[in-house]
Amino acid sequence: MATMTAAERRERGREAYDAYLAECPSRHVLDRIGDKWVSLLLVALADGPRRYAELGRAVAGVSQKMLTQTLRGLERDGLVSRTVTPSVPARVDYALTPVGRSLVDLIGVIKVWAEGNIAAIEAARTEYDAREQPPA
Amino acid sequence: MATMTAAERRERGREAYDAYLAECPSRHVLDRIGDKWVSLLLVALADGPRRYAELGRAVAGVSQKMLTQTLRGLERDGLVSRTVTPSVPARVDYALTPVGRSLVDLIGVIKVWAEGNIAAIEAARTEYDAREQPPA
DNA sequence: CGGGATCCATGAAGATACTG
DNA sequence: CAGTATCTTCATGGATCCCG
Repeated sequence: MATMTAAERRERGREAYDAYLAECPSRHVLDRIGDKWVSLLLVALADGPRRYAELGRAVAGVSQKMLTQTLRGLERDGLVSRTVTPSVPARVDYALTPVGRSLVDLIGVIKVWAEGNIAAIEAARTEYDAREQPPA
Repeated sequence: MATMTAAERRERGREAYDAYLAECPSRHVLDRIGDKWVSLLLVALADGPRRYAELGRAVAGVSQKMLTQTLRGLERDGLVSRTVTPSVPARVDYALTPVGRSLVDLIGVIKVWAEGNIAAIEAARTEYDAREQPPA
């Protein structure tokens, strides 16, 4: 059993950790905005309500599946609202909710930080790569 | 060829998109902080320098591979510094760089937003789930 | 102690086809 | 128009073994 101790300990740690993470608000938010399409969709909605197909074109490159899936997730979290107008060709509009709009603001803050520090980051990256792999 | 148009258009869009994303500073930052271990490691380092094994224990649940990999990425981006002390049992200390510290601050901002809005989000989520799946 | 290298399972993203 | 359902592919994380 002694040889299992290390693995066991890690698993114990992971369990406790998962539980901890599950109730960590930051985690949820981080997971959301870390999603490739969430931020893009959110800023696409920043200008105003958009229809399903409009979002598909605005984000260009997203598959129907991911578009729907992401939208559903955002709707579930109360970040966007979904309004169905049962006309002949059904019409569905998506819009930011107040909370969603405030999240867009937060993304704006992140964007500002990113633009202010990207130069330093890329410089560090270039230097790092140059140091580790001098010749061919 | 007419039947390929849709797929082609999407692929064209995706190519242009990837190029666009590649030079979008926000994307890099979002990808970084979206990483499960990055934020955890960063806050673990907020209190001061830590050794490799200390970080492993502090974050509890991370595998050696991810710990090393994440640390390397952060080092490459100039967010953490790596100091090797070639004593008998080698000693390696990791610490936040100024840029890294400022990123921790940004994470702090995100945390504040998260804690301020998690209630609304969870409420929306509960309501959504209740609406879509009333009985069993 | 602090990793590097390798193999493998899993889950997410994408393409495709079909429906109300 | 606005999805849903299914299949396949592929990247990511994790476990393990080994080395300086």
